[in-house]
Amino acid sequence: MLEKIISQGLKATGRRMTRTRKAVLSLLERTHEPLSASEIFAQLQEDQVAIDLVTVYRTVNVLKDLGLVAQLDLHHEGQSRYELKEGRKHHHHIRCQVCGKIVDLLLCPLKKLTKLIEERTKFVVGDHTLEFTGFCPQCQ
Amino acid sequence: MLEKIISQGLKATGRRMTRTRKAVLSLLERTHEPLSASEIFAQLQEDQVAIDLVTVYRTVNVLKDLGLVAQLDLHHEGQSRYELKEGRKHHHHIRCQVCGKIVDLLLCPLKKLTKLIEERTKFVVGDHTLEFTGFCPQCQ
DNA sequence: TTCCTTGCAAATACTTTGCAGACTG
DNA sequence: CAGTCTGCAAAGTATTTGCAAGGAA
Repeated sequence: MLEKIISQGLKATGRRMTRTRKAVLSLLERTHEPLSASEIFAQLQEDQVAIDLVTVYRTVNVLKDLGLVAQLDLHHEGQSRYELKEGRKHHHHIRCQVCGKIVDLLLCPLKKLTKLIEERTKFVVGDHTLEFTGFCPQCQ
Repeated sequence: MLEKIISQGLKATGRRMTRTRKAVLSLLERTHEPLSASEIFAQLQEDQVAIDLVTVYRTVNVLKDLGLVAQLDLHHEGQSRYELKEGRKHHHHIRCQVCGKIVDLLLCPLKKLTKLIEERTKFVVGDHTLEFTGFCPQCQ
């Protein structure tokens, strides 16, 4: 179902649905935290899926180009994470600085801030990053 | 003056005020945009200050440890930037995705969000990243 | 059969570490 | 003079690129 939607997006841009793309998609679909490229790679290894780290990077970038995956820069993490956007509302995250657990924050102050920023700076506001760190209930 | 304040912070942690630390501080003090390590390095080269890129990294990290410099991850930039905190209110930034110009945003929705996040997630909220991109007046 | 996609090797970008000599206090 | 700091070399981590072989439509 998700695979069908995405297959159409791929076809529309002259791309193909492949074994490795299916594997990455399926993993993102069943995972409830945003994953880094190396985590995707490691998990697929564990699932006995033959794939190269380079292919993981290329795949998430294709999915990002199609607008189906969001690339996240969590607070001072030094690597990107990826999650499916399909069917989900725009949101942000908080990551536990002890155990690394990431929880979705179903909120975004952007609408209220955009007008203010545009008035004050005369910029046209585009995209934004908003990510928190803290201590999760188990690590406090 | 700033140098004196920081000199005390250094001494208090068994550190020393050196030629290179003075140079980095002085550059951060007179620059009005947050700088990356390689920008600090390049500017000091231009100013005829002999310094190694490694020393720049070590210096900004020392200043960060002392709480005198903030390390910023701008939206999808892939490198860190540094700016003096001394005497400045906490704030965020917007960067022009065409020319790279960075403008301060003297606002932060954190106070309003913290309570909400803590109630909903049971996390204790620590630090956060909030950075915008957009088009500056000249690049629209 | 076309030409997109993959794996492997290598390159690139950013940042950190090891060590011996230089400098601060 | 003791101990910190620096430069240089090298290593580490995240990500991208080139190219020939493999695979989807």
